Order: sequence, then structure tokens, then C-alpha cells
Amino acid sequence: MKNNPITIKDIARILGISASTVSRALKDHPDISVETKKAVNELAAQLKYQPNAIALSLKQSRSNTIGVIIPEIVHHFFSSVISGIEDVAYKAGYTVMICQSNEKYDREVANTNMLLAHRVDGVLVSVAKEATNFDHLRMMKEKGIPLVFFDRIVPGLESDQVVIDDEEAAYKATKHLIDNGRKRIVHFSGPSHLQISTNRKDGYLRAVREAGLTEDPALIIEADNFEKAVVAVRHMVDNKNLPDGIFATNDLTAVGAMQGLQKLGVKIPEQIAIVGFSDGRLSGITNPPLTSVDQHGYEMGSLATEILLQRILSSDENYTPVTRVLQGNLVVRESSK
Amino acid sequence: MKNNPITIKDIARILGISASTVSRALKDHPDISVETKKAVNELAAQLKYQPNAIALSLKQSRSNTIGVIIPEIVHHFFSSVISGIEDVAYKAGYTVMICQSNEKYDREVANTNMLLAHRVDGVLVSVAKEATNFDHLRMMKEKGIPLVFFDRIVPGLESDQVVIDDEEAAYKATKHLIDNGRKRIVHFSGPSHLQISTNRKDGYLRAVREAGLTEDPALIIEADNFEKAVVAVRHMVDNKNLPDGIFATNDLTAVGAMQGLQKLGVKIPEQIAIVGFSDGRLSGITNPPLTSVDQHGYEMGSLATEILLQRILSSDENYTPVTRVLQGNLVVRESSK
DNA sequence: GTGAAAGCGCTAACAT
DNA sequence: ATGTTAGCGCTTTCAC
Repeated sequence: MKNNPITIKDIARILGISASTVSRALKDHPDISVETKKAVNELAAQLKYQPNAIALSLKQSRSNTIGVIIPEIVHHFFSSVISGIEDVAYKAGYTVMICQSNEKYDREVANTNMLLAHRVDGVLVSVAKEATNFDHLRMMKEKGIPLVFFDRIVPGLESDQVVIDDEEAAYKATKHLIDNGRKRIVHFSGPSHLQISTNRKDGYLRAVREAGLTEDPALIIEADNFEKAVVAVRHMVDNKNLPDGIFATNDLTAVGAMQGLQKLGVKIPEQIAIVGFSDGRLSGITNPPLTSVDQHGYEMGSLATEILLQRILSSDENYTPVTRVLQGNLVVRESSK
Repeated sequence: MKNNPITIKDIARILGISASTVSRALKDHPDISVETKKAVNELAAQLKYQPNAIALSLKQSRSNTIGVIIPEIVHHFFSSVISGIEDVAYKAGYTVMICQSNEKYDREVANTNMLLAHRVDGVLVSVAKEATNFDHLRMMKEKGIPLVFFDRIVPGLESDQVVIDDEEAAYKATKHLIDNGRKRIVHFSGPSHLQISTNRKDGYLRAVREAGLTEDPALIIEADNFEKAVVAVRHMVDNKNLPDGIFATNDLTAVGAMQGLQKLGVKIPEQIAIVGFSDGRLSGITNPPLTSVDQHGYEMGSLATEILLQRILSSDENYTPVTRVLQGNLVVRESSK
């Protein structure tokens, strides 16, 4: 049963015709007679012939493959992006090669080389947190490989990109709290060297200013995970310095705050309303369900892929890079009512 | 900048030597003189030469690629499996081609053909819920492509497989409830045509019997998602027919039960203790945190890949298929204390 | 120590 | 309507 795969030559030999005739018959070339086509297709089906995609790639000098470099596949947001990528790519006859950087610079470089070796026709990238040098990506561009960034972009690198409007989404989230009568709103923010974090903080600040609330630096606390949020809220309770609203830079932080507070007897949302960011599986199942910003991972993936495929097909060297900004939806649930 | 990739020929031409010498120099062949090697390697580095993996695959009639067919990448369990797969595969110099079936039979067949076309050296499969016909997978085996199943296996198909001991894990989960003094334990089960569901039910039953509890068919309720669980617990409350423990076939169902009950004023775990299955991101962040079975997705992925690579390399046609059973850990949290 | 040639599977001029 | 040939990039046997 370990027989080598059937090739066009096998079919040709059996039918006593040439390989090129078989090739043409299989792709319904007008020159080929109906009988020949019939014979070829029948035999091919019978032998379960599968065209060798590798040979095709070599011949055509294009792999019909796109590469994806992503920080971590186990994050709901990123896996939904991949879903969007795959759907669009497969529909267009492309296969997808997925690489995880695990947030490491070295891995990202290794991934780049791997994709280069496989002659991918284009690449989708969301850069690793750790990466500060981007020569490897620049090199890809120089080799003429179209690059589309999504979510985590590289400021210095001119390229197509798909991002969500973090500032605006954060503004909407904060404004929602304000519209519900909250006046002392804490922001749990991410590390300030990440553009994503500062954008979200800026949105928060805009909403606060616009509403004429006091703009207190003490209300902005750097905490971007579950544990840090738990610690931070315990401090608040200890100091009897409770806000009436919290906007967190991501959902896990919001949940940490929520649970930390609940454990200390604070009622959510009655005493403190909470809003997260990056609506994942978990927002709907917390208690109470968490208001959050839907980042549209699937749409981001499919849109980025559409742009990439367009670049690949048009192969116009002098295009102007496009930036597509998706609006994050605020999904209001019980935690902020 | 759209220059074609550098090939071995380019290097040969520039250096005025033959392509075969370049090839040998690059792989440090003993015949080649030190100077030639040096010259070749330097030029290759300078030109950023990348060997063409596609040409290599064609030449060697193996792709150094393994295929993965998985139901849905957006499930935490499956994405951690993929993480495990990728780590092992990349370390061994293999690339990974990931396909989602989205639980559809048609997609699974299409994925199979795609992987076949790409001449993958082996395939890892977790079958789609919808699939009942497995000729496409059988065909792969007949073509001599090693297949390793993980998690969702195909009973009739002799092949390597990595599964978790669902029966035992379900037994442990149920026994844990019993050990904590619970006597009337409901099981929310999955569809009975899925082996995974019946295994879990069997484990539940074994624990119940062993403890000499009443084995009431009314205590087994088919409900395997959030909404169904909410409906089911509402019935219980309406009928004033509350159990004191619930073991659910997956976490989302457990969470649905938990929230449904809480909304109706039932205290978790005081009145009803709850245990889920397939410890994902969410078990730790529910309120109270959910006791659940850790399915070891990463280990399952890495183990399955190790087995597959071994099959690929040994290429012994007459091996006896191996079944590796992982033990699921019960992770005890507040929901069952 | 190096080169020439063949071939992996396929396609696309260029014959006939 | 079909066959012949060359070549995609690389490795490898066989020469020298």
C-alpha cells in the first residue's frame, strides 16, 4: 500500500498518449478531443489521481501559499483572525502557513526565513511584543513579497495594514460609563511602549475630558492582567478609595477587577460598573456578563487576506499602502448597567 | 525590488563554478575545497540566498510538511493542541499545514484532498462531529500516508491515536462530587453518537454505582451547550427537583448551569456543586471558579506529532498501531467545594 | 575537487 | 488533435 502517488505520466503510459495531452485533457483544453478527455478523466478518477501541488509551484514560480506570523494561536482573538484568513484564502485557492512567534523576536525571524524558503506569495503579520528590530520584515518587502500587517503594526514600515480604532473604541467604552452616570472612572492600562495601550488610554482620556470630569493621573493604573487587577482593586478597597467605574485595557484584567471586588463585597455593577476590551469567549460567561469591545477578529483576518491577495494578483510595484481601520463595537452587558 | 529569488545557479554563475559545486559547498560536502566553500557561503550570505524548499520537496519526493485536520481552531483546547503540534514539528524541521473542518464532512474531505495535493508526509486528524463516512481518511492510509488521530478518533479505522481517558476522568470528576458528600448528581451529557460523550457518561455511571447511589435515568440530561443548560436548570428549579451536584460534559455547559442556577437564587457550591470538563481559559475566571478536567491539549498535540514523525521516519509498513491514553487531571476550584 | 547530466511532476511554447 | 522539448531549482550519480 505504500505505492507512490499517481502522476500524469502514469496516466499517459496506461492510455498510450503523451503527458502533455493528459495535462491538457485534465484542464479541459479546447484542443483535446472529447473522447481523449473522457478517457483521461475517467482513468484519473479511477486511480484517484491528485495533481502534485509542489510540482506546480515549482513550475509556476509561485506557491499559492500565504504565510501568517502571529504571536500566539491560543488567544481567542488571534485564532478568530486565523479563521478569517483561512476562509478567504482557501476560497481563493490559496493555502495558509501559520507560524507562531510566541512573542519572541528570534522566533519571528526564524518564521520569516521559513516562509521565505517556502516561497510564500505574501505574508500577514502581527508583530511580537518583544520585537523592536524589523529588518527581517523589511527584507521581505525588498524581496518583493507583499506584506499586510494586522492589529500589531510596525510604525516605521510602509505597508498595508488593518487595525481597529483603539482610541475610538476606548472612547466609546468610557463614554458609555459616563453616560450611565459614572463620574470617577479608573483606567487599567497596558505597558506604555505598546501603541495599542496608549491609543486606548488616549480614548479614555478624551471621553473623560469631553465630559468635564476631573482628569486625575491617579485614576490611570498600569495593570493588564488578572492578578495585577486583583491587587489593584484590593488597594482601592483598603484605601476606601473606590471609583464608580472601571475601563480595563483587556477582558482578563476586567474580570480580575470584577472578581477581586466581588470577593471584597463590592456589588457589580451597582457600586462599580466595569468595561473590558477585546470581546472574547469569556465576556459572555462571567458573572455578571462583561461589557466589552468586540475586536472583530474574523473580519480583521478576512479583510487583511483580501487586501493581500489583491496585492499578490495585481503585482503593481508602486502602489500606495492602504490602512483599513475597523471600528470596535461596544457590546453592552450586565457589568456596566 | 521585485527581483526573483537568488538561486544556486546565480551563485554558480557569479563565482564561475558549477551549480553542483555550489550545492555541495552549501551542505559542507567533504570533497569541496575550503576556499570554494568559503567563497560560496560568503556570497550566499551576502545575497541572502534562501534554498527553495519547493524544489527540494519535488526532488526528494517528500514535503517535510505534516497536515492537521481539526474541527475548529477557535476552541481553546484545539488551539493548544496546535501549539503542541507546531512546536514539535518545527523543531524537527517540518512545517505544518492546518485545515479546519468546521465540523463539516464536506470540508473535511476537501481538506484531505488539499493535503494530498501538497504531498504531506503525514496527517494528524481530529474528526468532525458531522462525519460518519471515513473513506477519505481510509484512502489516505491506503496511499501510505501515516495518520495519527487525536481526541476524536474513528473507531473502525486502525491507526495510531492519542486520546484522553474520558471515562476515567469523568469517573474522577463524579467521584470528587460524591466524596464531598453529594448524593443526587445530575449529568449533562453530549449526543450519544459521539464516543466521547458516552465515555464520559460511562465514567459518571461507574462512580455513581460504585458509591451505591440511586442510578436514575432522569438524572442524565442531554445538554451540551450554554443555552441548553440554562433551560435544563430552569426546569429543575420549576419542578422543585434540585440535585446537589452537576457534572457537565464540557465547561460551557457547566457555566450555563451555574449561571442559570445563580440567577434563580441557587447558591453555588453550597446548594449545588458543579464540575465541568476540558479545562480552558474560562474555568479559572467564572464566579465561582469552575472545577474542571484539564485535557492537556498541548501535550496531546506534541505527543501525537512525535508519534507521527516516528511513523514517517521509520516507514515500516507493518507496524502495530499504538493508542496512547492521557489522563485528564481534575482541577478542583471553588464551584465544587 | 569539480563538472555534466538526469530527473522529481508539471506546463507551455513549438512542432507536426 | 497530439507529441516533443525545455525548464522551474535542486541533488546526485557518474565522469574526469
